Amino acid sequence: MTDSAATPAPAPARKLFLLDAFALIYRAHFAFSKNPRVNSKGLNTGAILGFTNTLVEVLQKEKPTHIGVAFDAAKKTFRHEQYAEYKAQRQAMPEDIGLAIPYIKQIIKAFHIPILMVEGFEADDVIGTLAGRAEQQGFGEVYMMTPDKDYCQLVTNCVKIYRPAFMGNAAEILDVAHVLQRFEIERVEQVIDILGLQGDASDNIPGIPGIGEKTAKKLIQEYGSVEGLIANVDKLKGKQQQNVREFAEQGLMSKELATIHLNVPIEFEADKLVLDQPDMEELRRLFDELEFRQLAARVLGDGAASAGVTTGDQKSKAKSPKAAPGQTSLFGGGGGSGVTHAAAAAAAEVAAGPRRTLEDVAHQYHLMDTPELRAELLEFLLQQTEVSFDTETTGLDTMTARLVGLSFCWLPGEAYYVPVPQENEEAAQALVDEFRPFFDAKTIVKVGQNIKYDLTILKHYGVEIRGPLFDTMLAHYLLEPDMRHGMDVLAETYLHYTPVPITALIGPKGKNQKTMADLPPAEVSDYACEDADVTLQLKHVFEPLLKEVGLLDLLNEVENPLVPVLAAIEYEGVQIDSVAMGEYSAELQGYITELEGQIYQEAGEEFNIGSPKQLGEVLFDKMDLGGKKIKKTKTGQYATGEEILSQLAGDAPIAGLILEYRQLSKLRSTYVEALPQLVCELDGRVHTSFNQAVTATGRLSSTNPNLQNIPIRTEKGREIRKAFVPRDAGHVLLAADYSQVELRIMADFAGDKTMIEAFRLGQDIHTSTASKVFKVPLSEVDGEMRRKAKTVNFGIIYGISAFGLAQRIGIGRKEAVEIIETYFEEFPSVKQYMDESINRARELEYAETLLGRRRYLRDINSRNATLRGYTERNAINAPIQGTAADIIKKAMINIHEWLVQEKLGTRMILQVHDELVFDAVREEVDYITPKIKELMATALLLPHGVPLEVEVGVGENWLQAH
DNA sequence: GTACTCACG
DNA sequence: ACGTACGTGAGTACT
Repeated sequence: MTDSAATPAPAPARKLFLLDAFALIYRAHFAFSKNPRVNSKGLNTGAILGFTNTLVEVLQKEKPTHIGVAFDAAKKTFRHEQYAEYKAQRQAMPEDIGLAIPYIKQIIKAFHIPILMVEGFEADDVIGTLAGRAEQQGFGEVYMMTPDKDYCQLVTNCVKIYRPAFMGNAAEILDVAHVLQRFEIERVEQVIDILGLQGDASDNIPGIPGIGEKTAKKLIQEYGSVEGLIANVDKLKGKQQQNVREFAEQGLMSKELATIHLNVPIEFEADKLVLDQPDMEELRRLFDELEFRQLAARVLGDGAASAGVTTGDQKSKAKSPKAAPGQTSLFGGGGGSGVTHAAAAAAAEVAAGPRRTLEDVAHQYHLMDTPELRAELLEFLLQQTEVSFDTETTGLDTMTARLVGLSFCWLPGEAYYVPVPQENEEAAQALVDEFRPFFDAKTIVKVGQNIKYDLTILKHYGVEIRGPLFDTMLAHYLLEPDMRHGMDVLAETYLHYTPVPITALIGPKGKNQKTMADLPPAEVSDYACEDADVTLQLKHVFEPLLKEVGLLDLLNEVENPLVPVLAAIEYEGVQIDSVAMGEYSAELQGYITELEGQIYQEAGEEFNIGSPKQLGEVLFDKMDLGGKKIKKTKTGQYATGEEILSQLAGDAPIAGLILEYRQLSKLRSTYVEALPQLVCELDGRVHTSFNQAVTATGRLSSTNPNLQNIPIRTEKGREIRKAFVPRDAGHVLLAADYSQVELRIMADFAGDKTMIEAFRLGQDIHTSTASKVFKVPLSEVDGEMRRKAKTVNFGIIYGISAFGLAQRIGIGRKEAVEIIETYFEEFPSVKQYMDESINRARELEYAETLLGRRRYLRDINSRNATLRGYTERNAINAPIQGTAADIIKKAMINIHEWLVQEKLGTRMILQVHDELVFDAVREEVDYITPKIKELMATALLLPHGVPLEVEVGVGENWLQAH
């Protein structure tokens, strides 16, 4: 009767919320792990923001009368005394979380919410105990706020689990019925039996081997409890009976560990948990420091957001008629009522809430489905300087997808959708042709998200887009190269907006998934318009950000212009000689079968050689090979990789046979069998896709199929390249390779006189290195020395370590140390350059290429030595590998442009990091060879003037072209 | 879906 | 005291 005595109206029902802090913090942290939020001081604020959002949301939506936040005690708990291994599996708390905790505690204190913590107990025990006592004291509603399923055992008619809204899922309240249904049990207490049987990997609760979720449910239904199961162990069969017998003790202990204890020594004092007014000043200070502008606006309601919100937010806010009024607060501006103003909440939701959607935001999306409307649209389009557009199609495979609609946007919040007739090809073509003037307009910047896709689709309708492109996916790739760049996450992160998921239209993945063509245009319209709208808004956010960090030129001069080049390469495809592939497949299969027989004979039994598990057992258990050098993988299996088997091959013939078997199976399944299946029915060629936004360094990658890893290093592998052929007798394949680009880049960046001189003189760089490192005249360098020097040279680029070098050359570690020392004595500026690279990265927390491409190295100052070492090697490698990528990208753009301008028939068909492959018209070869060399060699000039060299080969197939 | 192995630069 | 060369993609086995 403390909190409501003064109120004349009947006392509101008492409603208690108990939060499990660590569980919520961990969840928030990992929710942001794909796209971490970092403030300007470099603090990762994901966990803090996520936790605070959850807290604010519950205060706002659920209006508790009482609330408390429970933390695990820092020290060991009674569970550790019961079971030493308890939570032993669990990794140390991530650094970011450790740093976040003090802030979270300050925020909780600023809200005037008590922190509950009892030495020797975990948060769940504390919460369980308090929840029980609250119920006894007549609280009608008690909510345990946690994502952790262990709490299910505590649920009663009054005590429920509140799982906060998460990743688009609404908040969920779990009551007794839910728990019984979820675990398929009759009484809530049986939750412990289920957990005890199945164990919990994350807490290192062992459970009983062989019993997972399904079996646990079945057994508890049958026998009621762990004890019941053990008593009836006779009724079980086979392995299961054996396991239950053998691990009965462990099962009982697991049950005990899973049990939340309700006798924690803590008083339940209701009046201490009463929800109070927060300390607004303190909250403001904290949110300021953390740079939580949206949250500040939402909680403090004082327009704090307007000062520093992102462009995107400004714009969408401006266009919303429901924008936040000036003086409103979640807490009623100190009036003491603690009641939320509905209008303020709604406004906050729209203006700054984390999950605005189509329904919250004012927009004008138009369906343009008559000739008149389309004509009007086109007229407007042609007056613009910048338009984002998007294509809707029947699928993701560019070769077979048909166009379903086009959407356009040039003002945020306002977009237009043009459905494409589906009756026949002619009608669709006619519609596309209507918009040809727009696609042709050289003055209009075309904005898109992954615009290569749209370019390719339109190519099938004979449209070649002209004018500058701006791809928001690539813009973000430059800003944050090692993150994901899908439109939905970008909208969430930068616009605080959740687009309609495509599955809302075409249904979940599966064989009954619809396509856009199955839906009436009116249903597609909003979705399509939204995509164009969001894309334009993202552009407006990214462009100033890129400018700020000096990446806009790289985007506009390299990445964006490369898009049509890649589209052309992919569209062109590569001719594959499927007949030759078929023959080779049979040949390989012959060898494989023979090897299989020999392996079984050696092993004395038949087994699946392709299964690392079975193979390991045969080699190391049955045959007892390897002696004391047996290695295990991190999951406890025997390691059977190439390194291991090669060592074994000396004394066990089976190891060599397996290596050969592996090699041939790989060749057959990954290349010889797979490639012919990917030949496109329409043109008989293979079309890879080059991904421009995957690698952390700026390289391209190739998928479906990957044509950047076609074998070349071994005799039998190389054979596969013979099946990569020109399109017809009038063509040949021409391959142009940069020779030693990465080493040249390193020599240049380091300004190393010795190495630069070697390159200038056109010497073999590995021989030259060998002569220095082994201190012999050039003429006395033998093959072995050259091989070692070559490995050293690669090692340098990768951020060498003695261990790694020793491993690779097969020498002792001491010898490796000596080689490295000599190397650095001979090439002192290389050593200096490497040190500088690391120091610079420590300062900036990123590394950059010649064109300013960045790779963020946020772990370079980590206290974790392994992680730091890895990041330091990246600091050395990223600028080198990335600059090589910059160079070949520039070359591709220039060559493509030249081929088009000269109206040549030769086509670029592949890029393999330092190599370009062309399907060349025979008669053009002599003309294009020197020009291609020149364009590649001069694509970018290195600062110290180290020349780039290009080797060109021509042949009737890819192998011959080398 | 993850682990392992191996193809390329 | 620790774990170790940089960057990718794909096929297979197994849970």
